[in-house]
Amino acid sequence: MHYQPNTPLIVQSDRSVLVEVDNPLYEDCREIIARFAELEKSPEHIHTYRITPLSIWNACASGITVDDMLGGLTQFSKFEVPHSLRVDMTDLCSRYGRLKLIRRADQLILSSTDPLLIEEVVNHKRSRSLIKERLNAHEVVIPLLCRGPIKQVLVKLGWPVEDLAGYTAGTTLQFALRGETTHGMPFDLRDYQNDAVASFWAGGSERGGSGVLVLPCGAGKTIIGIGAMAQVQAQTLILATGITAARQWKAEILDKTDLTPEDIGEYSGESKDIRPITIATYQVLTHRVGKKAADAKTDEVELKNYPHLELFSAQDWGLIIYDEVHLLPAPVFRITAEIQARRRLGLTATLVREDGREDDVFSLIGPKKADVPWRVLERQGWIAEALCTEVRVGMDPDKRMEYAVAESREKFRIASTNPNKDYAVDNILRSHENDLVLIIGQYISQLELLAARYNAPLITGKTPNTERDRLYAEFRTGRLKRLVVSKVANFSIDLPDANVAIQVSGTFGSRQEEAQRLGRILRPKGPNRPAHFYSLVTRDTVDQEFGMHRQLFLTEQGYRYEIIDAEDLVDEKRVDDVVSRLIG
DNA sequence: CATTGAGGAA
DNA sequence: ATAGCTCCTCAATG
Repeated sequence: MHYQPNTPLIVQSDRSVLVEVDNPLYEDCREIIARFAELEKSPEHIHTYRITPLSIWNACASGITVDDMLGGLTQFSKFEVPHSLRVDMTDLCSRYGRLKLIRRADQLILSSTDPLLIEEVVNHKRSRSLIKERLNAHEVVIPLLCRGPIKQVLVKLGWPVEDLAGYTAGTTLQFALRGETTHGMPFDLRDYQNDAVASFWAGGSERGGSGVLVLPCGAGKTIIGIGAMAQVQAQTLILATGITAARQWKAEILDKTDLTPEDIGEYSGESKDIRPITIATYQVLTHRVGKKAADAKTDEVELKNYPHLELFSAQDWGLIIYDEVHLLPAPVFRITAEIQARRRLGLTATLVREDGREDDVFSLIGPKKADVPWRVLERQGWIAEALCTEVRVGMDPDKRMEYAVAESREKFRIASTNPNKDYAVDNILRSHENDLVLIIGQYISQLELLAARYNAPLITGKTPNTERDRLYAEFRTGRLKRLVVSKVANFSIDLPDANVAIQVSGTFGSRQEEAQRLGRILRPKGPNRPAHFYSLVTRDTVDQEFGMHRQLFLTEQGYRYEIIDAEDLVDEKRVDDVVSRLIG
C-alpha cells in the first residue's frame, strides 16, 4: 500500500480525479492527466477531472498507452490507484481497435479477433441493420455507404472502431509551399505545426488522413491546414464558420503557397464558385429549402432539403478540412457520414461541444490525433503570457432586493449588468492607461453606458462593416486606446489585438466564448509584457456561478485565475476624479 | 448592376 | 436558459 502525502492527486474508482491546485507538482501533474481526462470543476483549491470513455479513446488514438495513463496517475496519486479503476481503464483502452474496418477488393469489412464481439454486433438491434452479410466468425461485410453510420452506432455501444479502410486519392492538384510570404517574410512551418501535420498523416494510406487536431487560438490553424493540403496534394474542400473566416483562408493560401486566385473558389451566400480549392461556409451548406418549421421537430436530417450539400460530391475532393469542428452543424455530420472514403481534417481549440455530439466528431471526422496545450506555446513564446483575474463586485442593497425577487432569467441580467461593475472598470483602466484595452460584454445597454462613460466607440452587430474597419484601423495604430465591443468579438476575425481585455458580462457558462475572448490578447507582446484578462462577476449571484463554468476550459489549458475583490482595487483617488479625467 | 436594408433561421 | 450575432434571401434603391 503506497502513500505519498506530498503529491497532488486523489484518484477515485468512480473515474473522478481530484487535484490540489496549491501543490508544487500541480503543473506537471495537470499536463499529464489533461491528456486523458476532462476538467469538470475548477473552484479555488481542488479541481475535479473526470475520465470518460471518449477521453480515453481520444488519448489512445493520439498514441498514449494505458501504461502511460496509469503511470501518470500512480506517479502523482497520494493513495494507491484503486484496483477497480485500473481494470476499468485497461478495459476501456483495450476496446479501442478491437473492431477494425478494412477494405478487401471492393468490400468494406468489419473485423475482430474476438468472435463474441462480432456476435454482439450482428445481434444488436442498432447495428444489425447496417450489416450486409456475415463472412465468418471474425468478419462481416458492411455496405460502403454505412461506413460512417456503423462507426457512429458502435461508439455509442462502447466499441470505438478503428477505421483502416483507406481513402480515395481525389483529383491531384500539385502545388508547393513558398519559402517566403508575399511580403518577403521568410515562411516555414513551426516545429509543433510540422508535428501536427505529421500526426495527421502518420500511418500512410490507411491510418493517416482523418482526425482532429486540437490547437489554441493563435497557434496558426490555417497554416497547419495548408501543411496538410501540401501533404495530400489534391483538390480540397474547406469548410469555415463564416464568410470572414473563409476569406482569411483564401488570403493565407495565396500568401503561403504558389496557388493562384484562379485555383480558389468561394462558396457562400454571395458566390457559388467551385474551384480545385473551394472554401464554403457552414451556413450556406445548412441552408434548407422546402418544408420549414413543420418538420423541425424531427431530428432526422433530410438531405434533399439541403441543396448545397451537393458540394461534397461536386468534385473529386482528396481532402476536406473542417475548421472549428466543435461548431459543426447537424446536416454536415449527416453528409460526412456518407463520404467516409475522403480524407478529413478537423481543426479546433476544444473538443468539447456544448451540444454533446463529441462522439459523432470522433466517429465521423476522426479521433484526436494531437493537441498542443496553450501553456506549452506560451513557454515557447508563440503566444503571450496571460494573467487572468476574476474581479468580484458587490451589489448595492436596492439592486440586491431587485435581484432577490426577480424571475430566474431576469436574475442573470440584473447580476450581469450590476452598475458597480462600472467602478471596477474605472479602476482597472486606471492601471492600464497606456495599454490597448478591449471592453467586452453581452448586453448592448450596458455597453452603451460604458462607451459613453469612457468616451470610447462601441461596436455591435449593427455597426456597418465600413465603420468597423475604420475603428479597427484606428485601434491598430494606437491612436484609439479603448474599444467597447459586443458579442461581435466572438466572431470577428479582423478584430485587432489588445494587451488587456475586460469582460463585463458573458453568455451562460460558455467555455468556448471565454477561450475566444482570451485569444484576443494572446499575440506575443514581448518578454515581461504579459497580457491581462479581467472577468467581472457579481458576488454571490448566478453571475459568479456562470463565471466559474466559463473558466473551466482555460483552467484545463493551464491558466490560473487570481480572484480579487473589486473593493481592493480602489486606492486613494476618488472614482469620480478618474472618470472626469478619462472623459476630459 | 452594385449597394443597402429588412426579415427569417439557427 | 436569455440576448445577440451572423449569414441567408429577397426586394428596393441609386
